[in-house]
Amino acid sequence: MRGEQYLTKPQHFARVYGKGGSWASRYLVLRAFSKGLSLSRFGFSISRKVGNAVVRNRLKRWLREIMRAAPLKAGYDIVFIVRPAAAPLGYWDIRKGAMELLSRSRLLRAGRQPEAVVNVEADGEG
RNA sequence: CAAGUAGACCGGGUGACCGCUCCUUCGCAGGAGGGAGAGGAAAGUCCGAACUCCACCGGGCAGGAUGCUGGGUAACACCCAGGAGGGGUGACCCUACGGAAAGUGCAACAGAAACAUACCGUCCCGACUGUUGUCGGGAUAAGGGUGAAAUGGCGAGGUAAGAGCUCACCGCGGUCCCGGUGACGGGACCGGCAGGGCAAACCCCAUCCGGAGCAAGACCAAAUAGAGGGACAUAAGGACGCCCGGCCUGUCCCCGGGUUGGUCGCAUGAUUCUUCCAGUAAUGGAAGAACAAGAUAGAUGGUCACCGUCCCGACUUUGUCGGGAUACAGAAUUCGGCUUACAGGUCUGCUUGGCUC
RNA sequence: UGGGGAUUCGUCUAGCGGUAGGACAGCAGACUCUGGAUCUGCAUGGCCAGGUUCGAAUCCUGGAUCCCCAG
Repeated sequence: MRGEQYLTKPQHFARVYGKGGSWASRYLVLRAFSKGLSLSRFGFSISRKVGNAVVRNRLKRWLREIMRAAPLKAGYDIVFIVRPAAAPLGYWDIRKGAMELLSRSRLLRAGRQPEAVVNVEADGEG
């Protein structure tokens, strides 16, 4: 994931929050907005209430890894907001929650079912 | 063996695949190969510095910091060694540890009194009374009681009763001598107790301190609109505040407009390791070797396999199998410290107690 | 990066070395046929750890949490 794939400016986040859709679970909130370009951009919003610097940085790395591996449709600005309840979870719980939100928002590419997402072992061995 | 005490250290390991950041080699380019990639606290931001800017220099006030002595250091509120006081059977530990015979203040309640004071008492004399006291005058600080604290302690002499009133020992103060760089220690003589606590109350004394901070600051590129308004030439400003002297300068405030890109600063440094020398030590010196993260919303992540440590359960023990756990915590200009957090573990010195030889 | 402030009962607050007070809320009683209102009484507290002092919410040191300001 390269630098141009990050959402950096506050205006970018404001546009996603203002115009995009919203899907939420107990641990994560997904905001997404189609801007019609070929490149997708990602942002991760993790409050200081979630935990200390180690916890927040780890969650951000996990989400970045999940986004790298996920079969996403192109051309979206996607923002993940982490809720404080997600702090004690492990990588696979976060991945399961994130993929569930992505499938609910229909951001995954056609031909892949949510069951395929849960079946992560096949992905790792390939 | 158990308990304790002081110090030093580790902070899971190996391999494979997919990713991230930087450096480097090759290539016109897409890209390919190679190398490096979090800590003992990176943390809190509590001190001290380096570095950079604020044209500049000096003096005073205010303010702040430190506070036994000697040493180390670029510097420090840090470190080492020592002294004194306190705690512990001991190894050892703790200490904001200058000044209360400069001044101002504070001490609730209790108590007679918390600065000069006699409540209960003790003793002497006189009067009245009549054998027990009352009243008046005086002496006294030994005893009681209050309190956190009561005007040196204890013993003997002494006395009407007492009292450093006198004496011995201890404490305190002073002078001299000796040892030590010094804090201080030891000894002799003298004084004869002269009120005590609090300075993390104000304060006094000694020493030190200009301010801001890498978003410091320098450069490149791009973009835009300064004939804007106000204050002041006996002025204003000169980077916390006030005053003074020199020196410098068209200076300050308000309103409006542009940029939110890149490069440097920025990784060779009070650096790290080894050996030797000086020093009780902190530390310093010399020689040799090494180069060891550098992001910019912020790189160190994911998966798999095997092993290590600890805990739990099952099986008949050595052991095997299954499950779980593996801390605190993430570099952001850089160093020296301090403080705080930390699963589990290793090593060394010493002390006390028990057992055995 | 630099600076400032706060923490006292369940909640909001006062007290600047000497028994921690008030309001609302809570509980009990009185009043009432019952409830409300009113009256009386009760219980409940110093963010944490050390230190100075005879004595600390107050003074000092270290830490924790929260809030605010400037660039």
